[in-house]
Amino acid sequence: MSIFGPKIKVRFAPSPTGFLHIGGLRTALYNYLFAKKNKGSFILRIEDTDSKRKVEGGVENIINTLHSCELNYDEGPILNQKLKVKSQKSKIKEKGNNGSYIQSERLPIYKHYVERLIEKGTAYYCFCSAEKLEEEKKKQQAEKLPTKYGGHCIKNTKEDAEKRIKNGEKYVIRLKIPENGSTEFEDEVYGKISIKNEFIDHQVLLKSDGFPTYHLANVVDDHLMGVTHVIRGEEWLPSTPKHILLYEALGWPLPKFAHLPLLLNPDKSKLSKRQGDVAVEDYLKKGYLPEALINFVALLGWNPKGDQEIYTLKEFIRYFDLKSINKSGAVLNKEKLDWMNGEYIKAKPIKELTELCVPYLKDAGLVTKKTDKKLIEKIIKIEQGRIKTLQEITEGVEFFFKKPDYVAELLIWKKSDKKETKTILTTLLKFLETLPKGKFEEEKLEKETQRWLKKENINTGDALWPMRTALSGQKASPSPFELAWALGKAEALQRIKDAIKKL
RNA sequence: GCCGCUAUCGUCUAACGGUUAGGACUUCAGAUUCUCAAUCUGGCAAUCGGGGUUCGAUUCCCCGUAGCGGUACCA
Repeated sequence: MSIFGPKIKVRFAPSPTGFLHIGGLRTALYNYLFAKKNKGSFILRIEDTDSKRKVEGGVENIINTLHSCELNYDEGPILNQKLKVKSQKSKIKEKGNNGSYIQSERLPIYKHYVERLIEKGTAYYCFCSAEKLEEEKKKQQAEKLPTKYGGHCIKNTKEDAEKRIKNGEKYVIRLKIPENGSTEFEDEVYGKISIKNEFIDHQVLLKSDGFPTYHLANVVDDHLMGVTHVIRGEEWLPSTPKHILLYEALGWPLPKFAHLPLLLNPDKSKLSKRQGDVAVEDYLKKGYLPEALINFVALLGWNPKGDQEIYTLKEFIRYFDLKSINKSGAVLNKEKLDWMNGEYIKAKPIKELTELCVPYLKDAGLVTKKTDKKLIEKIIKIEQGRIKTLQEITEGVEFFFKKPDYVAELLIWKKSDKKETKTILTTLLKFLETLPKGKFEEEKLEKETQRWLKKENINTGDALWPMRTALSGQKASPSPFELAWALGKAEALQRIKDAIKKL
């Protein structure tokens, strides 16, 4: 602790029950932004206290995806690339001084604190069966009462409980909740939240399999790891009073809480896998740029004010403010993401964009190692303003690599006819043949050709439509000059010759 | 059922209690043009309802309505 108070520390604490999804990305981002803004630190903690729901490779996916999006954390599990060991666990190392950042590896710690609560009398053993609890709940619902555990096992003496445990009876440990009064806190986003204690359930802290529940593990770790601000999804808002009671029972100071509005499906329900794509990895695979994804997700539920739409991560850090986060959920607007991704693609330097696109072209079988690098770069330059995702680079570029099949009708402009087209294309070919290779660059070529058309008194449409379709074989395509430039003089002239034969 | 949260164009959002309620995406029209895309110009489109408070409510308060979240030995 310094004279400026404790260092700001936040955490992103996902459970590895699948792949990192777009909502998790935003939570991670806001945590990251808040940490950077305040010169604090950002930690990653894996909350895998439900062994049933653990997904193989989930931890790696989270780490890799965060890394792809450049949301680097200061503490947390890291992948040990050098150790090529089969088991996931041994591939993961720690970065930071708090022991493991994976909760399943911290079990003794939770056990220690839950025992302390038992000693203090703020937690108790519970032996009630699932059936009994179910029955109780039904009864409460029928009577329009809040559903919660009735606290039957509170009256068990410690000695009695220990005897039953020795006899092998299954048990859980629950938190005692005060019967009266209410629990209140000031949320950084939602403001004052107050819940009457009579509505708070006696939360299970330790499950019968010896694992802690989220509530226990979360509170213990946040405290032990020095977390000052808990920034998490709004779905946690209703259980925050339980956490506060837990902090109090353990005699620990409270962190600040900031709950984030939910990300929603188009039907306004909580974002889920069932409705469209939510895995960040899938977006990345389709060719959404990490910067675009970050930009998009940052503006869902928060806004730096003003009319700007495109921001760098640095700008986001500069402008970020927990207090200006919205309170209502946000539906993902896919069209806007596409537009934004297109903007990022347009802003990319060609060399860089080419490198990003080549894997997609290879996957589609359009290019190989032997393909001319220059040709690929030219194609990328032409397509840059047209594609919304990297994946789209594979659409409608086949003709660059393969001679098109012509149909005579395609070659004729709407205001022209077959005979005229043939004549014009033939004279155009002669003209192009006379042009030196150096003039075969899109802008120069356009200038020269336009000048020639004027001189010959030929309508641009009469000449350029056939020229373009001869080069591409497509109704819709980039301009004839771009195409000729990309294909090169020899190939371009050959295609025009082939086209003339069809007329 | 119970508890909680929320409410501005279709969507994301802006608006010290005073604005012709602004911007972006989408969409439509026009310009440009050999086609597509891009670009430029313009248009359509919103304060959930009812009460207060106030000279004046999108903004503050209450009620209603709707939506969502929670209600697990899931997180």
